[in-house]
Amino acid sequence: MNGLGESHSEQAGRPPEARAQGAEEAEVGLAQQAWTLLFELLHTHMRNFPALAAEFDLSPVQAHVLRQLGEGALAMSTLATYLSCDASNVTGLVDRLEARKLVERRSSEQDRRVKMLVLTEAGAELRGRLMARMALPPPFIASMPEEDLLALGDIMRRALKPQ
Amino acid sequence: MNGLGESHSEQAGRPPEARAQGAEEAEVGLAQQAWTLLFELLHTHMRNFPALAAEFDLSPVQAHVLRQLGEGALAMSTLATYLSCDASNVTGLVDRLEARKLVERRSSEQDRRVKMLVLTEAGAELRGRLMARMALPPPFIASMPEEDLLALGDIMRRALKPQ
DNA sequence: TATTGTTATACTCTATAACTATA
DNA sequence: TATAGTTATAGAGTATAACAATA
Repeated sequence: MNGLGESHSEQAGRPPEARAQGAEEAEVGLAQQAWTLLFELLHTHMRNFPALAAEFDLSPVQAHVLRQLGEGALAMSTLATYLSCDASNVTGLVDRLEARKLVERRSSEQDRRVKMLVLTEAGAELRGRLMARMALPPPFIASMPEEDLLALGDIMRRALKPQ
Repeated sequence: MNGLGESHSEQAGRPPEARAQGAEEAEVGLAQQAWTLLFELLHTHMRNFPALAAEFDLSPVQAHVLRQLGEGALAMSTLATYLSCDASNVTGLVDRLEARKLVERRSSEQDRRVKMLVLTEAGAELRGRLMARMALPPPFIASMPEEDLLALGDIMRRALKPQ
């Protein structure tokens, strides 16, 4: 869990034009500090995501697809946007999930070029277990004092609010 | 930015044995709430990481390797542990980075089976730019009020403290 | 003409298993 | 015998380019 102090020193070592000037300097410093700390924790935690997905015999991306599909039917092109990947990629991804009877392709009736993706019953059941598993807080959260949890929740809700 | 409310309802819908009882209930609820919010923000943000790495002609994993290597020389087996992947994987990963003159393999003198990895000058330079780029806070952080940034920083530092 | 999804191709990441060279 | 790294192989994720069906 080092690398944090170092990140700060690298930040300080960057050329002046990369740093804020005058009145905004304190704000930028705080934002970078908070972000660097959060980024470190996140990366450390995200290392475990492939193993978490593997508990359900899913790849990380497949887990992500199931998660998105819970919101309702999605066009393949929409899924490509959500995954930030090329449409050709989604074809193979869905092929494998469909072969496992977790999702289904359904031709849209409005536009017959479009194929809508829906979870099968088995897919919805698997997704439910996956979501419950992902909701389990990791140790660094679980061991936080109540006041920190409350403050963190409030801050995150405010961050989501204005959109 | 939905899926959060839904996660909460799924949480509430889980069987009783998956929830804490009595005195601990409030704590677990807070932890799950905070974690679900954080997880959502993280996943949303992490979607951008491949594009960030691509700004430097790196794959996400290559960016991760450069980040780790900044701490000093690492044995290949240690890197495999950090990356949570098989050693055979690291061979190809390092092959490609070495072909680009970003890292070097050096045989350890203590144990001639071991190969230590070090950044080349070009690798260290690229890493510096990468780290500076990663330190730039995303909008949801950059637009936080100062008091939230201070509180978030304090909470994260406390979370890192005890290790 | 433009768009949705597929196919063909190529490269990276990943794991398992068998191998080598050291220890 | 055990460990560090490599090689061979296979499968999944990724992108680009060319294509078919539809709008």
